Amino acid sequence: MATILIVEDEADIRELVRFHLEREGYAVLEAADGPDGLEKAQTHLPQCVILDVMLPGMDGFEVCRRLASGETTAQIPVLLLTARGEEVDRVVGLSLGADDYVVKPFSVRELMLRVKAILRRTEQGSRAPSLSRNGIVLDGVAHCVSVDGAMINLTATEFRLLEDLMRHPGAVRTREQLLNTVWGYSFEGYARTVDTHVRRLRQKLGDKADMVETVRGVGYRLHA
Amino acid sequence: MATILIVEDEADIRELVRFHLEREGYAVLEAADGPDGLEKAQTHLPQCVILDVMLPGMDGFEVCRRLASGETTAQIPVLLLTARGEEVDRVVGLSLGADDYVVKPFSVRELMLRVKAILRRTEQGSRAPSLSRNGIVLDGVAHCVSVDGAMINLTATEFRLLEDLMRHPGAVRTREQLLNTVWGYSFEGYARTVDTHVRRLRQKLGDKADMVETVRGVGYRLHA
DNA sequence: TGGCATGGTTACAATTCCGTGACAAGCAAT
DNA sequence: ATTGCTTGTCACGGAATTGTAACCATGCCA
Repeated sequence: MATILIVEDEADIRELVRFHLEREGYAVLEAADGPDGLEKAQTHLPQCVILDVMLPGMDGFEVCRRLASGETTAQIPVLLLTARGEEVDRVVGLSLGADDYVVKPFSVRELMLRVKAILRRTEQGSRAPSLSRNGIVLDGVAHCVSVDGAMINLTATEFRLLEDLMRHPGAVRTREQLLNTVWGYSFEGYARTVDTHVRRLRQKLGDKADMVETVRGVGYRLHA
Repeated sequence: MATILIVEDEADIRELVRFHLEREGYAVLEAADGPDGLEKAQTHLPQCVILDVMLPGMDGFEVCRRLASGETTAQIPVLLLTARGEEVDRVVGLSLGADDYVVKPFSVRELMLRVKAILRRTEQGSRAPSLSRNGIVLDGVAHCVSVDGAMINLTATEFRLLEDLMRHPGAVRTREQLLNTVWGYSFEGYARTVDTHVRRLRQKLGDKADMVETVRGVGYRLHA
């Protein structure tokens, strides 16, 4: 998943934020001062930088400015952490290309939501909104599926299952893989649950049912 | 290019907005209080006014009202800046003649997009940023909603909820997304609060209630 | 042909999810 | 103080969804 760099001199805040970011599934890098943060950003190219304004060595604005002027780092979104009363600073920082800011003391929950929002914004271009294969069209935005132009009504699980298969057209997906992506890693259940859902999916696909092929002894596959 | 007047008492926010506007190539005028803003608007007739609600001297609502009633200034589009809280409700509740509003703290990127959208509209002569879909018309200027021509009376929350759905026609909005945009990032509450408001909205939509579709296990969607 | 493994089919109970009504707190106007 | 409106929360109940198990069907091997 996405990598996030947090540049903050106070170790306990770093810890706190890291804990919550990792719980959300992000990979986390830490830096305790400006130069270190800048260097880690340049070498690791994280998807987002959480940047404190008050930093030893080089302050947040300077880091921000250098990130914005660097060829490879210019696209990295920055979320600034500012103390209340540093409003002037916040402006300067924002003028330098930061995407958002949170005022300290902040709510961790809110910080997480903003990070997610930033990541959603930036990955929007790369994400294919609709998948289609041989008359089956899956629209991820509208969350609906049509077969030869006719809408069919899938449940949430069936939708995710079909989505996974269509993201890997022609490739075999083992039951294990499907359980991990469709049901999530925390699911501890019977592998043959997949079979039941494949059956329900096939039923709803009507005469396109055989697009979902069985690979005996391995798993399932969307016909290429 | 276009001239834009920003009326805002906090110097740092003025700075921030000016920086970005100028980077986009606009000419920028500044005013720090209501009377000054009104006067600069009347003498310079800018193409757009960005107007803070909380102002010394004369509040943004009053400025807005006077701009709308002035012969020469009535055509100038206004974008309101408001703090989250009761003010948003007042903006939504009142018919002020504002063209759009942005809630503080705002994303600079979003503000720029809205300014551009307003200027694009006025260039083309088309004014009302009213959203309409299958007989439901949401008028962003008057902050009112009609169903098949008949006005209905929505509360502020219901209005913002419908606004979010109509800005993404056909797209599923998860409860989390709706909470973030309609209630704000700092809202820490029960996700099913959304359900209740959807229900109230549907009630008021009358026979157009099924325009707001439930996508079971995912969220809600405006019928495309 | 039989034995085994694998997947298809069906049924069902448990669970999840959503619509609904009720309610109390907060707030504005009176 | 009272009234009315808005808003967030909760509990209940019906309906859809889901995981599991049992039972069949089929393919593969000797």
